[in-house]
Amino acid sequence: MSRKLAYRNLPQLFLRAREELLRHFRPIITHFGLTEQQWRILRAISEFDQLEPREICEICQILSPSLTGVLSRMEDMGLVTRTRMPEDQRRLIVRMTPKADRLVAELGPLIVEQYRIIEQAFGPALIQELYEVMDRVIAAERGPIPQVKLPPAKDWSQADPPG
Amino acid sequence: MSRKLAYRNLPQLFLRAREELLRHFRPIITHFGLTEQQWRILRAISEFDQLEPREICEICQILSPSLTGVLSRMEDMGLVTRTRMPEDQRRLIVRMTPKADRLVAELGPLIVEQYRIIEQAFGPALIQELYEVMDRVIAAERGPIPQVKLPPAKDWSQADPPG
DNA sequence: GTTGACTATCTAATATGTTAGTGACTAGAT
DNA sequence: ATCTAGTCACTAACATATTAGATAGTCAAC
Repeated sequence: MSRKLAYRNLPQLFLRAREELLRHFRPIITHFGLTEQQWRILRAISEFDQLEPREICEICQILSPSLTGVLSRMEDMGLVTRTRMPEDQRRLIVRMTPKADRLVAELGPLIVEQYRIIEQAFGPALIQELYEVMDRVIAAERGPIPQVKLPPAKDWSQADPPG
Repeated sequence: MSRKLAYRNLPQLFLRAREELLRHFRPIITHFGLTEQQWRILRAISEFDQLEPREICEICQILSPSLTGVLSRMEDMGLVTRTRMPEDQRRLIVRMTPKADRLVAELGPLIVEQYRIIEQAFGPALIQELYEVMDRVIAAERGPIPQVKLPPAKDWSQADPPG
């Protein structure tokens, strides 16, 4: 018999809310042959003009190993260039190509317009309120959050031996 | 030259907020050898006692093709069983094994406790406010949201031919 | 000038996300 | 009985997520 857990699920709530919004943007992005992540990256670069991979990771919430592949594919598509920095050979500069500039010039306004439509549907007041709460959630300075003490490790991932 | 897009990014905000929270739960989940999705599924089943795959998809925000693999692995781990329904041979019933019950009995309370800690750190008032806004975002009944008109398709995914 | 701690990126292996399509099955209309 | 539309789970192919570790470069201390 499994007992119910008496708690709500905020991360899940965020996941659903995000999906509910993205649902209306995805058709635009895929129409141009981009993935969500590729658009996130183009948008970030177009805002900051040029970025290093670790900055893109931070801004776009993409882990470094994922980003490597995404950027590589975008380079193949002729959307970005990767240039190694002369003064620090470890680092890269990622820039958009003119072609990507044209893409953003076409795609961006559609996103803005769709955003406006959604805002009307949800009600501008709710959206405004949402921004305020979310900003406080993200930006609030708070001390390190303690972690619950974990019991000694036990391996649950192995199937019970038969018999 | 790329121009900045004058708009904020709500989906991104949700993504960050979710990550900010999940960061504190992930260690607990992985300590027991589970992935996030596996825990989401166990939690859902333990709440509803038994579920069909399409219900799990809905509740856990997992697409059907992903779920197939996840459930298959969980079956190998001895955490769930899949039984075909006699009256409708297309459908399945997914149940937790006793082993999974024991796992949830150990893991669940830790999640609850960690949640309490986080709530204290963020401030219960903020969390409360957040729930209210999020509920309104997700649950609000609103008509179909119109979709912006897309320009004729053009393939941006191919690299410019050299020369 | 070597060593050692650190950093940025990448590779490898596995799990999941996404889209399109398949095959078994059900139920309703003919 | 047959036909058809629709449903459910699955497969295939590719993109991304996640973890661990490898590689190469920087920099300060010695």
